[in-house]
Amino acid sequence: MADERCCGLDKHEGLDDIKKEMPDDDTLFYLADFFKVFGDSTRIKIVCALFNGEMCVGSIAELLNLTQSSISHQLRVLKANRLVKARKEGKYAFYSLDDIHVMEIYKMGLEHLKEK
Amino acid sequence: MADERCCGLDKHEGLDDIKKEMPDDDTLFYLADFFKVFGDSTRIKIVCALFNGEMCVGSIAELLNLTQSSISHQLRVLKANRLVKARKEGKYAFYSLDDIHVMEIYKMGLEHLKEK
DNA sequence: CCGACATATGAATAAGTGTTCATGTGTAAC
DNA sequence: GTTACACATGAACACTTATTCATATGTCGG
Repeated sequence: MADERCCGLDKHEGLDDIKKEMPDDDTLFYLADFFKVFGDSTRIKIVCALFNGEMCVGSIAELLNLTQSSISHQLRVLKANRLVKARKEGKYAFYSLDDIHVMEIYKMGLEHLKEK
Repeated sequence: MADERCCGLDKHEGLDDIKKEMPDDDTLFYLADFFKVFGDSTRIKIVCALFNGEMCVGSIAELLNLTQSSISHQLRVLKANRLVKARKEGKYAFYSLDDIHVMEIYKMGLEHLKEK
């Protein structure tokens, strides 16, 4: 497990200082959970599709060529993490993006991919 | 599977148009893979720790109170996705962040969490 | 050369996750 | 009421993944 001191030469003496500047464990845990939502191609596709505005479940399924059940399950995850919001209209459920950051994060991810 | 038409009323007639504007499947697949890297608390912690500058493996392990093996495995993933880069100095390996987007994406994730 | 140290890596195990299938809930049309 | 439709949901299964343990590689000091 963690050594008492590494790299000799006091090179990393200030570990405690660094630790103090870091967010607490819970925050980083939730942050990882938040990014995990982006880490699935089906969910990313849904997010991408909703860039054009709200859409109902069936349309998303048709657009992405996936089953309604699969889309519904993933929309649940997206909603739980407040990436999308739902609006009910009769028997339809229209979903749309719920956060500005979502688009920004998405775009930055794409930029990262392009740079190479 | 996907119905021929949903939501009646031509409400989502332009599915093909939406599809044309979306990145191709491969891109979205890689994008999801990229975000998946952020979706682990150990890796997020490593990224967070490296905000203060380069660090060797042992120090990271000590800082995060995790095993050297675990850190090394995750650094491999981070490096493969070009989130960090490595610099060898004798028997030490110093890692540092490799992309500006990484910090931006990280910060936006935190902002999203705060807004609630 | 040899032992101590820093790091990398392969195999194995346990935990987490996405899709499918079947079914439940609720709404609209007849 | 009954049928058809849109969506939600639970269970099961296959698949992925993170950690641990053991070990390999490589460097430095003596």
